[in-house]
Amino acid sequence: MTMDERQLDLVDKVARTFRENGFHGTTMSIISDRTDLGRSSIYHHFGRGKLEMAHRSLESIEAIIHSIRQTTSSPTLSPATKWEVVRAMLHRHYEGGLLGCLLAVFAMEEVPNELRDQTGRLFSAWADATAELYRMAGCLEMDALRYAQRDVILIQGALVLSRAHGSSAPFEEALEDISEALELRTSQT
Amino acid sequence: MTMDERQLDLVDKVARTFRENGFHGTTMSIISDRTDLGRSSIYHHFGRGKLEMAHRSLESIEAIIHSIRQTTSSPTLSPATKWEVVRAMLHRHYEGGLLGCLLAVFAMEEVPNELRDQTGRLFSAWADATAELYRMAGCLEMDALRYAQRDVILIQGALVLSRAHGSSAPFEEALEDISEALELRTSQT
DNA sequence: CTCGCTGTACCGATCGTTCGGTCCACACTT
DNA sequence: AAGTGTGGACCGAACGATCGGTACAGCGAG
Repeated sequence: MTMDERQLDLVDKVARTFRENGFHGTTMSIISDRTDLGRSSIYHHFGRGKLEMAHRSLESIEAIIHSIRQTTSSPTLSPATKWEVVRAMLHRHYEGGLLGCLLAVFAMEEVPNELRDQTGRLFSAWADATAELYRMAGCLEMDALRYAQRDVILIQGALVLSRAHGSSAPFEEALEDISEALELRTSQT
Repeated sequence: MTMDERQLDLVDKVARTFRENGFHGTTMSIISDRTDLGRSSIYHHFGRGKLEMAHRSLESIEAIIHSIRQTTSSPTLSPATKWEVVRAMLHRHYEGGLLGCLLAVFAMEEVPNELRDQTGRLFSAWADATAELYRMAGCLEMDALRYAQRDVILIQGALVLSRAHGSSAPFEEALEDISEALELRTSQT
């Protein structure tokens, strides 16, 4: 494993821990267990400690949003195909709805302002990347953003219920609902 | 203030603290500050400590769900009126979307199993209480439950985004969306 | 030998919790 | 009315454990 791969793997494990335990629920001991790193070794990889781990975790989410945008802004793919690609990404990222959302976790807890601001920006970026799909499908700018925000809300709400019930059903249904809504929204007359 | 009023006031303050800070983010020191009680005095009111505080907070949510059901199962009120009442209750409880949901907070974090189970049950009870509105409006049982679950999901997702952006807009819009959807769903032919 | 990385040992602070004890309103006795 | 007892409300101090974080010596690879 190269150095960069190691770094990515590390951030991935850290982000997963945050998503499962929340910010305050994530302790250095848990991180140490999950990464097979001594408690002090963690500080070699994340010099500023817990805050840097959270920051880097959010950056990995930023990367995902970026790849969503790349998909939605494709000039060749059809809206339906774009959504299928994005849907698959989301399904994989949230592991069928059984794994929580890092953004939601940080949004619901009281976290340092720097994290809170970054979380808000990423939510906006996510909605905007999704809106791009609707824009390119010919929707009005106003509608595109409204649809996208609705999609994000639906996904977040479904994730909460999936977590609460330990069942992937709400999340799966939400993805399906979005698929159906997409057909109506992008049906050109 | 009577003894019972004092207890209710105390639980209300505790529940609010959990909703703002999450389970692990809520410390006895914070509770002490919010309640103007010494750290040790807390144990006079909540003998089993943090876990009992969380439990009692969830019980206060159970009471709200109960009063939702009382509204939705009224034999005299119209569906639209019922929803206006429930909507006002929700708007008040979530303070325009700026205050998080206790159930969501406990669902997203890693909390003791006893809390997790209670949270899941309350989500089900909430959806079922809401479904009662659609049932009494003549919807099929299957549709009623689907509508209700969708409403809960929409509210939860909107709460996440409202918290993330520090704006009540997503929550207000979600409530309005539900109002509109209700008209379509309950329009008898 | 140097440098990237790791484990051991440790720090002060805070965690949730317990304990001994004070204050005071109220009831019962005399 | 005065004294005595009871119990609820509350507090400061302290507990063992764990928190996030640091210092440093050792180790293997280049």
